[in-house]
Amino acid sequence: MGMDTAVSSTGARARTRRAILDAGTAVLAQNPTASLADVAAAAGVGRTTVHRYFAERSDLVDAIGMDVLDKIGAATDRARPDDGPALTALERICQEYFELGESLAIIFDESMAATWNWESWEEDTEADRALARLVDRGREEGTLDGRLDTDWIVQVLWSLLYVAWQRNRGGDTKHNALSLCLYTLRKSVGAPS
Amino acid sequence: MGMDTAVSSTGARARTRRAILDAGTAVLAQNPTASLADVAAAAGVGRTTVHRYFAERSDLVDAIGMDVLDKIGAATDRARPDDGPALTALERICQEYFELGESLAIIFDESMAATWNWESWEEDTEADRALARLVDRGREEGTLDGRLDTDWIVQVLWSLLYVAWQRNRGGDTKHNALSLCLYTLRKSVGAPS
DNA sequence: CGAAAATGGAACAGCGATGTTCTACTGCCG
DNA sequence: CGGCAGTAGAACATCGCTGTTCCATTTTCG
Repeated sequence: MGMDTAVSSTGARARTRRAILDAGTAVLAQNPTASLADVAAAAGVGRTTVHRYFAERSDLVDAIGMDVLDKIGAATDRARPDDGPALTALERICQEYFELGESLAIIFDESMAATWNWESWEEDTEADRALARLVDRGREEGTLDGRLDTDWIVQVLWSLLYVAWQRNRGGDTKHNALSLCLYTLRKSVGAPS
Repeated sequence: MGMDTAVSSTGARARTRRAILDAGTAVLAQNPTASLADVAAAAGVGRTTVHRYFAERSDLVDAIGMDVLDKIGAATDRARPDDGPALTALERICQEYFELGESLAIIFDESMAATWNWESWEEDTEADRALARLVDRGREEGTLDGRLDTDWIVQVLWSLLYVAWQRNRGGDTKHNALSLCLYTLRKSVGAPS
């Protein structure tokens, strides 16, 4: 009835859409000002096909944003933020987020957020709330540093992830980068000893 | 003799140049793809005047880059990186860098570095070397965490500065943001207790 | 004051990205 | 086999930014 905007009939549409979305994420993560022709080339489709799926550039950017938010949501769920000691749960979240790879750059990049028309962008996701809840819990438990407020801890987590991912790009091992990230996270936001 | 590219005759040229450079830093820090018209408006000069000082966009971007590097160099000197315990010196550096404000975003932003033609950009500045020297010293002294390599510590410093500056923008007190930054820096890169 | 320096603004051409339309090709499924 | 969904690619108009030129005006300074 025209309501099937999410799932398409043949499945070919869905596959192409995913290819464009993934290519778009990869390309725009490296260069937020890349042209749609670049995205099309990376996705292995024609430039007009991109426009067939996303009328305007902003539509593509918004869709990528939503897609990344979905991935973050799924990653957050996998990390079981409400299980066990808060610091341990935070480490699990860190590991899961680290696996998101290129998507991290999308979230972190400001020049992307600048061109974001999207309505429900400023408002918190369920994942945001879960993370905030987790940090709050940790501060009350005493496993996280009470001298640091919740926002700060969340920001530090993201920035450490970003730095670790850059290091990964720079040729270092994934395992190595993640280890440094987790170790530093524990030290910086964990309760002082 | 045409060699006076640095200092100009009247001093009016120097003032205008500074205005454009400062405005350019502020504007491009917030939006790396801002037009030269935006920069001109922010500087309070005509668009053609900008082109009179910087023939191409890349010339302006390069000049801003050099300017920021100069500021970082001066800030590093003020922090006396070779005096006293390494951790204390690193805190002084953190304070000085924090004062650089908008310029931090310029350094941190990748989409800026992408459009950077500039020759001597990859190679280390004297400030970079001084900072690396300081961190090395700290790791040998035992005041910095030997389990973290020098590069990582430097990266963490920059990312904490970036997060703190964002927080400052977000309405928080400078003092508050800097305190959090320094406290977190000590905890994260200081020697484990 | 008066000349030189510096500026603002209009006007223009060029360029690359965007978004649209149309045509022809491919592969899939009934 | 024949129709149909999906696609590529060419062609086109448009738009905003860039870089340049020219001229009138203002500022600076001797």
